[in-house]
Amino acid sequence: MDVYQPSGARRKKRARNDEEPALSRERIVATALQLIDEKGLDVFSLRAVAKALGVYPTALYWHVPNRNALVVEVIGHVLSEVVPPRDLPWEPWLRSFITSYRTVIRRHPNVAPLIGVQLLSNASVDLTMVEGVLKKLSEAGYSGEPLVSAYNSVIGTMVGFVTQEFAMVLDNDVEDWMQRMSGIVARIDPDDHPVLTAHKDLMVNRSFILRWENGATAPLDGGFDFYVEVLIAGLKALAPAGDTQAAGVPQ
Amino acid sequence: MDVYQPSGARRKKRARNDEEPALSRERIVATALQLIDEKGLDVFSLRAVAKALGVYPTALYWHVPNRNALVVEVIGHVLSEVVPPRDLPWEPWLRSFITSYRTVIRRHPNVAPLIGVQLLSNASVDLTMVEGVLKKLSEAGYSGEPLVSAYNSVIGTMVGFVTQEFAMVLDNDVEDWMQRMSGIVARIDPDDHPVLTAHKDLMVNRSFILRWENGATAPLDGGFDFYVEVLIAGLKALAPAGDTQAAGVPQ
DNA sequence: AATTTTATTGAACGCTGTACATGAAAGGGC
DNA sequence: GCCCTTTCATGTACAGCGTTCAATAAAATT
Repeated sequence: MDVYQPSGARRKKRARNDEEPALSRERIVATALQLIDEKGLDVFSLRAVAKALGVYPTALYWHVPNRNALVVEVIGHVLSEVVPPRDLPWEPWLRSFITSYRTVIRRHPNVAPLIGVQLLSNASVDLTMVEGVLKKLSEAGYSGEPLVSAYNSVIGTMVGFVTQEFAMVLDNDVEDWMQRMSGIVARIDPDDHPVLTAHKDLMVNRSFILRWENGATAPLDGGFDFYVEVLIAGLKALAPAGDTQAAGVPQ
Repeated sequence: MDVYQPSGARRKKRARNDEEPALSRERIVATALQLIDEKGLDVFSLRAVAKALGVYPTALYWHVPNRNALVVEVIGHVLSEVVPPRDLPWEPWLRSFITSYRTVIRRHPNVAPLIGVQLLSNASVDLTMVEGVLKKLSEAGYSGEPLVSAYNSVIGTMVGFVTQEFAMVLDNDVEDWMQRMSGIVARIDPDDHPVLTAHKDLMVNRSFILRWENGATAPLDGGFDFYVEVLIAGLKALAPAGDTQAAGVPQ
């Protein structure tokens, strides 16, 4: 039996024009994001959003064409929180930009898998952000094909690293998993894996593959900061122009 | 009505012992992977796998505890195809390793979203692979905390970049999407976005954010190769030891 | 006052993962 | 050869999902 009674005892037919609008695209998106933030991705569904709004599931379809569109909207809303840094030389600008991206995702860690998995373009295309990265990379000495490659390296590693860091934890009891992982680490053979053995205390639950929590509860701050520096150092080393035109030039 | 008749007209009760085993964990995983490879992630379901095997859906539950476990198994199977390179100096070793990872994912692009989104540890923990990366990074001069950070930078960007590159295309008619994207690019304001304007032909559908195909049909080869070099150059630049113990060795 | 537009209710469909009962074949001990 | 246990499949069922479609009420427009 498919029966859905909206939360409230008394069912309203339509908002009176003096009340606040009962439903709207923005309210739906906001509710969806809140649900994802508070309850997690697996709880998120159109029906759950509808219930949270005290409305029949199909009512959402007037404002949003389908689930995917809602997801895209949520992604866009989150990404809009990323603020490109004020004008700075390319190195601190990039550092600030990438850090800002991660900060936003840390506020909405459960959204990370959505961003990492969809082709996140489309509605969320923020040309200003794209131009910002391109501009700073060209200040670093890049242009033409290498500029495009450098751009792809920045975006790909930035979104990619953070997506990885905040990858979903399987609902299987985390306790159990922790113990399994600890067991694996505990019985590492020092002869087969000497370097790992020497560093296992530093690595357990603090490095990719060897962890059972994600960035929401066990952030990889050190790894992230280091990645940013590696990226910048690498970009500097590979910049085509001997001297970057960058330096002191204001925008 | 919930009725599931396995494909074949005549239903078999149990495999005779001289026949090949009707079902097994391996056969299920192989079928699942094949289904994902050929039909895509959205078609993948326990029921679809069961149908492909000519078996009732619930039969799978004897061999696999649940859907998540099957996914983990599929991931592990794919990752096992990654072969760590033969012994080489750390730079070419890393280059080869990361490229090999991407090559494997290119063979199973539809699996990429699964890997990127789960905490990919657990069953798929390949300590040999971890040790390999650690060993080469320590040859590059790293140890202690910086080694862990360098390791996280390598794994995070490698898996992250590739996950991004092969992110899922939304099923919304790609044609339509292409035209929308092309439209956006076509009406870029040269005053607001000069660098983008200058490079748009190089970037459209060939760079993150500004594309409508993923790496399966439009690989970002240039961007990937460049990323690898950036990573290696950055790791070299930031290596604690003044001279890496691998230094002058040619690749 | 009549009509159209807007926004929701409400029922239904086919799909999903999964729990559970049923039962048939294979293997082992006597 | 018979019994019993283990193994592994069939078959039924359920709740939840995204989505379609018709019905309908309120508001806006004519």
